[in-house]
Amino acid sequence: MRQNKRDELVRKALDTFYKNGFTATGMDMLVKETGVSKTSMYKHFRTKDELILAVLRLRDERFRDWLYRRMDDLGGESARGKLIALFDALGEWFGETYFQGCMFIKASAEFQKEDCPINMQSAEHKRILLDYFAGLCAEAGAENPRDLAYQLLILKEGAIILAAMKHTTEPAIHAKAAAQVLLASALDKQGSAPSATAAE
Amino acid sequence: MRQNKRDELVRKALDTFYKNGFTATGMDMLVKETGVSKTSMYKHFRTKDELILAVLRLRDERFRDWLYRRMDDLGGESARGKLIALFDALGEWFGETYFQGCMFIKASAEFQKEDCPINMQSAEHKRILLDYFAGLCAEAGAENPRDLAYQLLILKEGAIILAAMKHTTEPAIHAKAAAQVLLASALDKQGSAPSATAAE
DNA sequence: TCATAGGTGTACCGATCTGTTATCTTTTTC
DNA sequence: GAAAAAGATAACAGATCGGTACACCTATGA
Repeated sequence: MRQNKRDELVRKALDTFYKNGFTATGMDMLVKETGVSKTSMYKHFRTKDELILAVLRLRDERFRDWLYRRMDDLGGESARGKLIALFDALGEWFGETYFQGCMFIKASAEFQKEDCPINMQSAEHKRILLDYFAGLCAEAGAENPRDLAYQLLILKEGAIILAAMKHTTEPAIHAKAAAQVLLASALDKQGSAPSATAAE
Repeated sequence: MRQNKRDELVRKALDTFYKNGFTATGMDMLVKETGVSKTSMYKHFRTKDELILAVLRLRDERFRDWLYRRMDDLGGESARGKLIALFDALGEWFGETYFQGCMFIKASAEFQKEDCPINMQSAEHKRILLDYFAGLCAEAGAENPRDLAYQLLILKEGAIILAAMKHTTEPAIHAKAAAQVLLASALDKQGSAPSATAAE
């Protein structure tokens, strides 16, 4: 039981920050919601910002673990299938009862200064995703894997924004349709019109 | 000088909220930054939330005025050209010295509850844009104008997110390239039917 | 000239903010 | 079983939160 209290704090703080926002959540509220005393909090983290950074690290770990697994499970063997499955996974996420948008977008919206560590860590999360997508795009045979990956990342972020704002899963479907067109255009090099009726 | 003080307050509050965030900006800070006394503020707006709603109304008006004009100016006569010009306009916006992301995304991130008026007004802004894009898509001859418009809206939102997070104009270029592919697929019908909706 | 409406300045309310401190209790470790 | 580490409790500091109360100023129009 050495580091457990610290981890428990971070886990529970994640939920509260997610639900309530970062600025709007005070340390006293965290005491109530997590059951961890303020003394302990400030023993593990010198400031609220440091706690937020730890929360974001946990969220990054959890989210990418989940996303990569869902892309593998839903996408079959091919890299292209996995990239399409990204949007099926998003649809699942959007449909969750307590879906609350992307924590990194929210963090970046509240701490937007370029040199702010919280914003930098949020940007880093997106950069890691971009690299991952780019790897799959290369595996799928794209000529410019990073450009294609960037387009897919844009679709993902845009879908998340609209899903969180309108509380609907619809954006996942539209983003998926767009992704199919982009992938067909980038990968099916044969002059003919891209067919998006490919089953998967 | 009848309503000027009220409008002046809203104009200046817009800048402060934009720079500082909504929750993190206190009424006392607004007194300092706007030069309007707190008494006057609470004479015009009963609560801080009402002031925020007024700020969002002004922002919606300003942003759409600007965007529609830039799409017209940069896009030429055709509806398709205007839709492409959307992303050139975004590039200009991203390149502004004090670009700070989309105010509605930030508002929605801080006030995310579905029934919160601030979130509802942010969603409404996006809905109006969607309608506008759909009109242009129909004019351009799309078979399913709303689906195509939704895809373009997703590209726009995703590009804004990444531009604000990474402080670069690059997303505008990638989003534009993607939009060109989507428009070509939907409008240049030669052979197979364009993909619009992915049924599941 | 005078009432009125919009504006300012300032002090104040109770609550909450981040962060600290001192004291007491529990748990771990040797 | 005792030292040491970790945690709980609670009060506190100084600032700020959203919002109110009250006295005063100033321009307008009848």
